[in-house]
This record gives sequence, C-alpha cells and structure tokens, in this order.
Amino acid sequence: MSTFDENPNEMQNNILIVEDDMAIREMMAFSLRREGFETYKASSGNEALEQLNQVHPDLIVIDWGLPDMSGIDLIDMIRRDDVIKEVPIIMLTARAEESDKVKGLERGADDYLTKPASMLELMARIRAHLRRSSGFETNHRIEYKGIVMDADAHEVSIDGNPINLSLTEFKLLKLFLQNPNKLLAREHILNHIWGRNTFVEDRTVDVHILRLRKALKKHHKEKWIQTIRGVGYKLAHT
Amino acid sequence: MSTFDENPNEMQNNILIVEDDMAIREMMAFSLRREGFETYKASSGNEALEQLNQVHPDLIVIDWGLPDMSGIDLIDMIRRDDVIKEVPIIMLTARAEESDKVKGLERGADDYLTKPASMLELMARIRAHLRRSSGFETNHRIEYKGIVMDADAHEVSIDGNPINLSLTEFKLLKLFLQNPNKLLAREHILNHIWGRNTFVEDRTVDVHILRLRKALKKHHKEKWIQTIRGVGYKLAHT
DNA sequence: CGATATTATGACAATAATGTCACCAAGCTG
DNA sequence: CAGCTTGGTGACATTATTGTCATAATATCG
Repeated sequence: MSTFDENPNEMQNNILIVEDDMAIREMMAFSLRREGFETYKASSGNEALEQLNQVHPDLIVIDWGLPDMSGIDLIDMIRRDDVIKEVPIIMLTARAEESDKVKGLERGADDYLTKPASMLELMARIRAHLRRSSGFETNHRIEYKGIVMDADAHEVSIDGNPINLSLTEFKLLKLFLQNPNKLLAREHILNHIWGRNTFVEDRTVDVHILRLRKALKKHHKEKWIQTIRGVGYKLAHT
Repeated sequence: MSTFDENPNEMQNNILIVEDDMAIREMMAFSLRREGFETYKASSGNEALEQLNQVHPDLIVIDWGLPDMSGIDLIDMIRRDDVIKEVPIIMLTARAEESDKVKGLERGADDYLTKPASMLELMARIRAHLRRSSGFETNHRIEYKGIVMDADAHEVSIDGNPINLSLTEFKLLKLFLQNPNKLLAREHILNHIWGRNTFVEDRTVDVHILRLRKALKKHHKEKWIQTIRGVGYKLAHT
C-alpha cells in the first residue's frame, strides 16, 4: 500500500493534455493550471508518446480525433507500457461519435466526456479520478502573485518561503486569496470567519489583519492588504 | 482600486450579460435584478469588451451566437486580460449549434447551458459559480457513515451533531476519512500530519488517536477507529 | 489647520492545543 | 499462567491562539 507514501505537502498532480485543436488545448491548460495542476501538452499521438517518455502524468486527457492516430490507438499504446499503464485516462469525444463510447471505455479509457463539455465537469471528473487513484484529495491550491496557499496541507508560502499562520489568520488569508482585488467589508469577514451568529467585536478583525500583515511581511516587505477606510480591507499587490 | 461602486454593507454581485437578442437579454436582466444582482448588458462582443473596460463583473453570461464575433473569440479575449481573466463565464448555446460546429470550443467557459434554458437553472448555476469563486459557502465534503467533514469550513459533524476538533485531530480524521477501511501505519500517519522530517514520538499518534476517539464518542457511542496491533489504526464502523 | 472619525498596534488575560511521560490495561507467546 | 510487548489514559508543562482593550497613529473633511 504505497499510496500513502506521498507527503501531501509535496504532491503535485501532472496532467497530460492530448488535443490537436490549439484553442481548446490552451484553454484546458489554462483552466487546469488555474486549479493548481501542472500541465503537459501534446497535439498528436506521437507527440504524446514522446512526452510520456519523459513525464509520467497522474492523468491523461485524450481527444478522440487526433491527426496521426485515433485516441483509442493511443490508449492502446499507453496501456502496453508497463510503467504508465495504470494512469487514469479521460477520453473526449464529439457527440456524433457517441457510439464509440463503449469502445473507448472497453479499450482502456477510464472515463469519457462528450464535447462540448463544461470545464467544470471536466475538472470534477479529473479530481474524482485523481482521488481514486491516489487515495487522497487533490490539493486545492490558491495563488496570488507569489502567495501560494495549499488549503489542504494547510500551508502558505510567499515567494517560496513558507510562512506560519494561525488558523484564523489562515482563514482570513484564504478569504482574501479567493477574492483578490476585491473589497471585503468587515461585516463580511466577520460573517465568513466567525459565522453569522457570533458575538465578536468589529475591531477583532483589525487585530487579525494586523497579525496577518505581520506574517506576510516576514519574507516580503511589500504591502499586500490595503485598508479601505470606513469599509474594510482588500488584497492587492501594489 | 475598483472601478465600480461597492456597497459597504452588501457584497454586490455584478453580472454582465452578452446577448444580441433583445428579448432574451432583457428578460435575463430583469430576472437577475429581481434576484438582487446588478446587471450590465451588451448586445455584441465589442460592446461587451467596451463594458469590461469600465466594469469588472463577478460573472459573465455569453451567448454563443453574437453578431460581430463568436462567443469563443470573446472568451479568448477576456481570458487574455490579466485583470479579469479569472472571471467565471457561463456560455449559452442554441441546441442546433450543439453537434458540429461548436464542438469543444466553449472550453474556455466554466460552464455552459443550451438554449432555451430555464431562468431557474441559469440562476442556480450563476449562484453556484459565484459561491465558488467568491469563497463563500464552498463545500468540500467528505463523508463516512454519518461522519460528515466540510474541509473548507473546517467543520465536522457526526449524525448531524457538530463536534469540535483541534487542528491535529481534524487532520487526523481527514486522513482517516480519505482512507476509510484502510490500515494506516503509525509511520504513515506521522509522515502525513507532521511531515517527513520532524521529530515526533510514535506514541504521540496514540495520544491524538485517543483525543479523536473521545471527540467522536461524544455524540456516538460506537467504535470508529480500530487498533491494528503492531501496525497502526483503521477507520471502520463496526 | 484643527476636529473628528477610523485604523494600527502593543499589551494582556484567558483559553486551547500540543507533545511527552509515567503508569495502567490488554494482547500475545509459549 | 507468566512474562513480555504494545496500546490506552490521565497528568503536566509549554507554547500558541484568541478576543478585547487602551492608546497611538493616521486619514478625512470642513
């Protein structure tokens, strides 16, 4: 049972996208990267196989219609490789090709999606498969200009330097990272972190902002959290 | 600095509707406004881009068939803009366009809906995306026979009764929930919760197991965590 | 430039969390 | 059963966290 040999702190999920349409490929890569995945791209079956000599992704997304070989052929070749034959594969098929769905699954894809599919659904399935194959939740990573939060590992680093935050500070920063460049009113911060029906002073927010600012300043002198007088605070890198 | 007005006491969600059919556009705007959203309207891609120079909406709804450019082109341009590239986009496609031409092109969108779509469904999806992107009310939920963990809210309940866990207890339970019915060796638990290079006694795990067991027992007399002598522990409901 | 409102900050007390230990209880082996 | 091993448990000291307050600093506005 070597699945939990992985330290969640170091877990990085690599995803290979095999798709010949550049626009789609780049869109997918963009969305995946935004969600904290490392992406590798290939525009043809042969390119994919080349990549697989170098990288062992945790999951592969394959378009059914590739220029040099069908997605199924590619799956076949992947499944023959002892090293990577266990990697989850998600197949993309156009709706017209739906009859091939069974074929694709039988031939070794773990899941398939018909195009057009929403990124949301693709993301959900990717996460589901990674969960299944690794036994762990994928790390939910949030970034903002050098601040990297791994919400699952409960870790934050800024320009690579890990910083230490208390739980409240962590929640506060998370809220900011999820709402970059947005003004967060005190009341909203209170509601979100302490809950709607708690009796905590407004000023308490200030103090925690202070503590968070101190923590952020430790490795980075710049100003991250702006004060919007009379209202609240805002995460913005000036 | 935001370019649009913020209400200090109320987080106002701004939604941009890009739709050339006036009737549909106005109907959507009306419904959204009735639900408390602030709406901005554009009847073409260029008009939308113009709007986006002034307003940074929290979500954009784009019709696939625009007079001056395709929805995908518009998405492309939006995604290239550093300021707003992360905004959730919901794409509307007519059913006739679904099969061929559209293919996976709306992959830059976070979600899509086929027209005619019910306002109810559109509203539901809008809310879902806003929740997700604003950081409010996310639910990363893990369940195991009555134990429900909301990892994002950092809350655990058992058969509906909330229980209080320290951070370490929380991580420990999370590890168990992610690996139900699996034997977790002490060493693995240590690695996962304290990291590989820390100097914590083996027996410390025991103590935290004890504390977690106490917390779980508070509302539920049954045994959740089994001891596997000589190895470690296992989450199993006996 | 004051006068006022608002935020920043240091200090503090109360509480919570954490890791370790010593000792007890329960399994296991022969 | 006797002896050994391993896990359970309560106690404890240490450190971290947290909310509040008083006061200083700063912004805002007439």
